[in-house]
Amino acid sequence: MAATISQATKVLKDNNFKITKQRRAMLDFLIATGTQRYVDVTSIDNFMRETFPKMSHNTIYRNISEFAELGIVERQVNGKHASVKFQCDFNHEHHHHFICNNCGKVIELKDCPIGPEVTSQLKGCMVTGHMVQIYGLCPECAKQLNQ
Amino acid sequence: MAATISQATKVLKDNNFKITKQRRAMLDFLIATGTQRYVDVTSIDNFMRETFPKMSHNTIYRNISEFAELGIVERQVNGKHASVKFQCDFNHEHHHHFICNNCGKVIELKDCPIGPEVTSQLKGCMVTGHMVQIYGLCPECAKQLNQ
DNA sequence: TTCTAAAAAGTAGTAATTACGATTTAAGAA
DNA sequence: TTCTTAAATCGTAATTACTACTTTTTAGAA
Repeated sequence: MAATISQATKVLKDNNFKITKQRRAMLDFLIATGTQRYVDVTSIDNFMRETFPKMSHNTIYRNISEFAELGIVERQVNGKHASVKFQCDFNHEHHHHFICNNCGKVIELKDCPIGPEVTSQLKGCMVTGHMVQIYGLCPECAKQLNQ
Repeated sequence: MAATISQATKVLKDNNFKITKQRRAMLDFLIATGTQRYVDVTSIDNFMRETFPKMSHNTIYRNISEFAELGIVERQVNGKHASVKFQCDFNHEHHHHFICNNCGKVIELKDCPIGPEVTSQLKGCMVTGHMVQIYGLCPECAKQLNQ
């Protein structure tokens, strides 16, 4: 826990961003709630404005965007709700997620299923990236909802 | 072309939806522009209101939703823009897409890369679905941008 | 041609997000 | 520690995408 917040503030400092109390509170919130699941942006907005009633939306959304640019959080759009998740690793290792439809928990996939056997179908195309997500129920929710 | 519009209107009729001139115009637009690429919802809204200046947003968005429910169009959220694409096939066969980052062209993948060898990584999870998208440059754009 | 349920128009409202000038503050230098 | 200044935040308002609701129109059946 201490490691992750110092890791995140280091990224900010290294890129000449200032460590404000608002940013620190946002990181605390994201680490507490968003290391293992996606948190939607509006609930970050709500939380921050409870903590700092005078905080403007602008600041919150700007910080989220900056965190995303720096790789501190990962963005996602699910249906029509934008959400972010604190980065599990700051190395930006290529990986994909399983996402629980019930509780939002995220599990990383070990292997990436997109290899040459897939991209070779695309004759003449220049493949630059891909996205994979698997949905379902995590073990806890599966157990709970099936009994 | 004629086949696709009659196919779409048949779906509407079979489900007791009326063929209004607004819906027909929307289908025309979608077939003209959206059979091979995703078109964002706001540009459908803009187009429709140029064609029918009195048309209300409500009607446009409702029709898009109904078309999506009926499988006439396929929805997607890309970054922060909602978009739809006229269905290539009305059989709802499971498939994924390659999407060109330059022109937006869509190419269907023949094979789905998500099989048991992937989902078996997720011990205890109940897998209910997945999404796969591959990004890059289509053959035309790749050629054009590399010379 | 008439009838009626469904669709569209018209008007307004809401939620999420962004814009921008004024003010405050973090953090390095003196 | 105080000063300085660029960066960040505040405060207010605007914008964008989308939805609600009531009235009017219309497609399609009888």
